[in-house]
Amino acid sequence: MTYAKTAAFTEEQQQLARVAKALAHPARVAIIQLLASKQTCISGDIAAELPLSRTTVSQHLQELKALDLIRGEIDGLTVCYCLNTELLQQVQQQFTAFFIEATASPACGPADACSC
Amino acid sequence: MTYAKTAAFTEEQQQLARVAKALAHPARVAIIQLLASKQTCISGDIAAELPLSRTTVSQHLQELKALDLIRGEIDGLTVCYCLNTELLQQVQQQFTAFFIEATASPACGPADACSC
DNA sequence: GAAGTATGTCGCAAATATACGTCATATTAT
DNA sequence: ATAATATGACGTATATTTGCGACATACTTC
Repeated sequence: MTYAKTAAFTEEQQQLARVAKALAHPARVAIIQLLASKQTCISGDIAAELPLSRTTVSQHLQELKALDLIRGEIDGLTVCYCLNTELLQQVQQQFTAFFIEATASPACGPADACSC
Repeated sequence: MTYAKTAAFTEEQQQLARVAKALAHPARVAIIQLLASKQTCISGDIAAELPLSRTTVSQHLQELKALDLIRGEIDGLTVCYCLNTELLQQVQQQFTAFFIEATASPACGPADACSC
């Protein structure tokens, strides 16, 4: 029963953690940046620009697709991946809200003590 | 040599991924929110509010501390953890920049096809 | 239909993450 | 000093992630 206590947290916290996990690998960050720069991308091209095998890239793509952060349209022989900008905007707001909440706290100074 | 291809990516991408990984667990999200709500927190109190054992919470705290997202000051017998709001603000900007880049792309529509 | 091309799926090995009990350490109180 | 309390460190079992090769599938072309 190890490693499955996620259910005990807020759906909000879980959602944030889920998306964070999707961004928790440089390859996936790179993939999103790549899709953002070019409008049209096919899976093969993506693998060509990353220092990973095609199989591994495909796996990362599936992970992003599982969260619906990216979409893949089959276009004949190739697949056209693109960003789900709508969802990304929602996610952005979630992160923004979280960071605002976190940085609003008038906690510690630069490197010295707390006020406790 | 599995699982260490991170070096092949941009330092920027790695940094974003590192922070994302720190947020990739609901417990750590919860911890940050908890520290944001209360200015003063000690590790024991934190564990008391989470559905995890004290040991596990301590581990999560160490992970956040390793990234310097939180600070811990020893105050006699207890430890006072608090957020590193300065760093959090920097991180917030990194995420914001990333999301702006990602959402700026005029890619797909709601659920239909790409324009490729 | 056969051959070639583009992708996804499956299974495997190694590395990490998660969760927790137990012990070690440090501080306070008696 | 001794006992009690609060934490971190260590070890361990399990689950998950990562990376990749080999195979399967689907479409195009000839």
